[in-house]
Amino acid sequence: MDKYYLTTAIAYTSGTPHIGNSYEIVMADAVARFKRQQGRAVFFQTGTDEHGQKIEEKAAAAGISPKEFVDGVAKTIQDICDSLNISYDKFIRTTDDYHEKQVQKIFKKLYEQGDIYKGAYEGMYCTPCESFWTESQLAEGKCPDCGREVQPAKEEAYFFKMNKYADRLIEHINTHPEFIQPVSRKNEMMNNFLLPGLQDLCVSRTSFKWGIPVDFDNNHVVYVWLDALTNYITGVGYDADGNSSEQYKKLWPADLHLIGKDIVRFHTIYWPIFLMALGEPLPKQVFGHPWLLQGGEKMSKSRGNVIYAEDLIGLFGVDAVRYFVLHEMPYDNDGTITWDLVIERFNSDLANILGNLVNRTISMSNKYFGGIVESTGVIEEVDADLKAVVTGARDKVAEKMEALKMADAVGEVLALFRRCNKYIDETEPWVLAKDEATLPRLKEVMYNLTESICIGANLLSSFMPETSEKILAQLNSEARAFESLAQFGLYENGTRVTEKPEILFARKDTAEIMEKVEAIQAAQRAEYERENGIVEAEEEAVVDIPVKPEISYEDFDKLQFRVGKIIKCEEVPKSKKLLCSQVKIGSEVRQIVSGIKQHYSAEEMVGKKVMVLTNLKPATLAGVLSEGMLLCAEDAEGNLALLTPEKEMPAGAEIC
RNA sequence: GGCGAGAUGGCUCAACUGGCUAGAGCGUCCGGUUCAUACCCGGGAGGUUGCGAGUUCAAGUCUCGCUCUCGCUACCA
Repeated sequence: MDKYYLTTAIAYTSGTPHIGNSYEIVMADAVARFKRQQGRAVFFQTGTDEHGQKIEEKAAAAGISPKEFVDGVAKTIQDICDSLNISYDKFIRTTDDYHEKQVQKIFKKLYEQGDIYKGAYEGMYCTPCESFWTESQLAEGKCPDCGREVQPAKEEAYFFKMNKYADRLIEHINTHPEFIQPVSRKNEMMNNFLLPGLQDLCVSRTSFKWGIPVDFDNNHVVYVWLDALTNYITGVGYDADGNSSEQYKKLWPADLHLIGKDIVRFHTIYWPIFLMALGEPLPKQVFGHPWLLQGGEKMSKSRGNVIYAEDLIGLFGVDAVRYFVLHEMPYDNDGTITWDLVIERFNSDLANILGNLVNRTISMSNKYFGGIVESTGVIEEVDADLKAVVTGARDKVAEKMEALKMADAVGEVLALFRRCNKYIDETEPWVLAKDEATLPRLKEVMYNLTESICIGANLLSSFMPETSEKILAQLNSEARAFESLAQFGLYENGTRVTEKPEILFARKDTAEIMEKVEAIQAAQRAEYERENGIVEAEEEAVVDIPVKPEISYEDFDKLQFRVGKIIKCEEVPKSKKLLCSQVKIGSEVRQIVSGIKQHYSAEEMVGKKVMVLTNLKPATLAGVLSEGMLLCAEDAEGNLALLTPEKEMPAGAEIC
């Protein structure tokens, strides 16, 4: 049997993922189920990424060991998977012992063959991002990725020779257009990283302990990405010593890595290069899916607008949630999720078109024929189109699935059900029921409907497995082989359908749902406030940042701050963030460049008296000389406010 | 600033290598129907496909310029 190995990214266990993260696993599950239905020997792996400094710190804050911490989160994540009815074959955790062992072996192997070498890393380190930055890369002395504080750090470290494999990778990408999907992502990788030339990647850390130790050099732990990415091979039995399992030999290379667009870089540059170094073939395809955004905004707990899978499932049920994320997600642009949209989709597609169709059909069978469904062969012209649509659906769905166009695929199934509703209108069963002479025709109509719904339910099984089963159960039928889904008339003659059809999707009242949503959001904000130690009485927000090491008075005394008056200010050309100010300090005028264009216009800067660090070493920014630094306060959102003296003070006054 | 993607009726999105009066769904309006979860079916209105040129027998689709949005990336004293 033709194998199909697909994976999702493994979830980082630093917190509970929201529905935006859950999209990926639902999509992967739909693909896995569909391939299985098509007869492929599917292996579907997902899991959790459990190492790193961030987790070490979160655990410390919670007063438990890192392992205890990740055990808890991994459990939550696995529960979410299960509640979404995810049919994974393997749930790997990077703290699993076989994984850790292999990562050590892989590291050693790469070191021994010279791809990894020992060097030293010096620079500023951002803990949450686990990234080193050079001074010049910093954003106002902060991490350019997340904007948080960085600490100076120097470590002995191991580096991977990326460039050694760059040409081969470029060649591979160029000759395999399907490798990176969608194409816009491929362009980004080529233009921003590969073509300008890769830098050697630091693949070890000494600044924290919660990682897989480098076994021949105990001060070091393996870089999280090298640790995480290799899950795709260790999970199926890869062995760096050449004793890989039969399963590995059968499954690798993976057919599809399904990941978020934010980590395309790791999967299409670092990962292939690691594999090349190991002498293993590259995965066939990496698909960087877009995000699901809450009404165009990012989800955040403080706004109380995070939508969790759990809440959605509670309100609408698993399959409705699955349907929604699959239906609403476009191919390469970000999708939108709002409560209104979910309710609308639920009512119109699931309750009205699908649920009601099943319900009315079964009701009629019971009403007219005591639930017995029978083909009488009294065919009419209108039947042909129904049958054509129904039997043609399978291949249409398959085609869309092949291209990973989830929304279109699920749309094809819905189109089948729409066609059934139309068929009822065309044949008017209630009219046929009035005349004894047309009863055979009525039987045929009911049979056609039942059979159509059966095929539709079969095609639905990848997307909405529970609903698919429920429908088939109500029709007293069973799942069919994929091959026969393009064939009409396999519903067994004389079958009795259920007497009392259960409502599949009860219509939701918008006001009622929104009331519950309000409650959920209020609870979320309350939880956020509790977690962040915000007292209810305190209206004002506060900002907490990592505390820097204590300094001596002498250290402080080295700095000189003075009041400066901005007498002229203009935008720095070719720059998004920079303003260039002429600042009067005493009788001197200095030129200072600041990254505050997004917060202050050049005009409003003029005339302000501001706090200036005057003895900072001059530097050139975007080609413009800057002799000092304007001091600003920054809130959690990154908004800046210049510091000005609280009473009128002359330009040049010392701040001490 | 560099690179890339996108801009289509009120909303969410389609339209393969340029080819018939630019399509769906939702919403809206009108009509039909009653088996069913106030549901279903049909029909109408609604788009100079961001703006301006050009190539072509033919352009949403190709070329150039402009505006705006987004992504990646650089700069961020």
